[in-house]
Amino acid sequence: MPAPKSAYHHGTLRDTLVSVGLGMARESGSEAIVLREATRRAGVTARAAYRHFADREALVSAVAQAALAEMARTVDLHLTEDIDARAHLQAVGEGYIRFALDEPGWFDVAFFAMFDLHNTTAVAARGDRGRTPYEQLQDALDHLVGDGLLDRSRVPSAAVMCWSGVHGFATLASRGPLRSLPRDVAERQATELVGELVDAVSHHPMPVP
Amino acid sequence: MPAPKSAYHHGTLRDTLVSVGLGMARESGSEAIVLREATRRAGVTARAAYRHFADREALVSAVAQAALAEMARTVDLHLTEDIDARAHLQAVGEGYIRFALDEPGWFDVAFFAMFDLHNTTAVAARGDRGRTPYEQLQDALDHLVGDGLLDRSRVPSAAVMCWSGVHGFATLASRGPLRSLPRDVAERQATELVGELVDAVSHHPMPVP
DNA sequence: TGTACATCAGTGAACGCGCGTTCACTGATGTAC
DNA sequence: TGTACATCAGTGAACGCGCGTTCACTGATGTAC
Repeated sequence: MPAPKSAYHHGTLRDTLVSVGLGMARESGSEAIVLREATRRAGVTARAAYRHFADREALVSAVAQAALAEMARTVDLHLTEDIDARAHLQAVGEGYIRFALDEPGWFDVAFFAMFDLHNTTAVAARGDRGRTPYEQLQDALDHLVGDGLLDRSRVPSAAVMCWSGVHGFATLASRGPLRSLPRDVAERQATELVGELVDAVSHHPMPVP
Repeated sequence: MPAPKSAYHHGTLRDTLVSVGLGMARESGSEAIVLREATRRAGVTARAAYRHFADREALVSAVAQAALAEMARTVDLHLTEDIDARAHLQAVGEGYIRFALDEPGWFDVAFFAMFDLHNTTAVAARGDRGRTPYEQLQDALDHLVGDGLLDRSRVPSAAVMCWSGVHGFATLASRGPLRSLPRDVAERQATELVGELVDAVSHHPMPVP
């Protein structure tokens, strides 16, 4: 971000508060986002935050969108152009989990931005390719449909199944009861779990009548 | 609980605080457990709580164990003696989810008690048959092993997979982004998801070498 | 180019909040003899 | 059965905390003419 020219007319205060908020959330999740502390770190009065955010919740939600965008970038990292449909879905699932393991605090906040799935105005929650994580999952499922490995009518329930499996593992392993699994064990489990999900979802080219 | 004989020597204050805590958590989760308010509802001074709990966290954790015991009871409800191994696992998974849908607040607190999986002293977290939900899952997997549908060596990863899928769906659907799924849709999804998990786990009688 | 003025983006001090937690204390109970 | 006394389970008042949020205000900026 560009250096603020002066104390007054900071110019980028909104963005500064969001990235300071990301820093606070990174260590210990959404609860660590403290409005007063954020303004302190931005070198600004507490009152100034209210020029840009209605209240603390609005700040948290902006940080959540930024964290979700980080997640989308992590997922993008492992997507290549010429990937087959099953590997595509596998990569999305593993990316989701990898992000949760690498950035437990961000994963925690990002969850707050997942509540409005269909809010198309949430530009801030998108990765560099303009997709939210949920849309990245949809894309992978569409890819399966395109390749005849999944019936269109089964997409919604496939989405729920994949998201559930991956989100559950991410939750348990990032800051939950499984948080002290060694990293390599966690990754092996993740690969296996996602593989089973891909199988479960793509082994039914035709819906059961 | 028996009526307190007098203000002094309440007699059952610890239990009263836990069940008052369950009441507070029921509506909106663990954050709703407020020590002062709990003592107020118990008709007792705030200070009195410290006779029974080291601090607020200790109270929350006692409530969490009680909520986990409620969960175990819900799961027990759908277990019968002469059930086959796959139906057994299916019932445990569905019970877990049903509890989360029926009691989102309790499901939220109960999560705090899941952190010490191997704490055998946590008697308060057990259902009427003396099993915690995690042990109920283990029992179902052991049943599969006993019937030759799952290799013993795969039990740990099967446990992680089942728990992840079921916990993820429970999280998303109880208070998460999928919380407004109509109940019947949620239940159909749950049945399908658990079914896929049972398949994924029990289709491998022999481990891949 | 210079000035007037509306608008924008900050200031700085203060408040209420209800919480969790600590203090030294006292009333009720159970046991020993 | 009665009394002495240790122990247990409460009392009641107070504190500090740091937060989020509100007040009326002021310095900086950009635009019209």
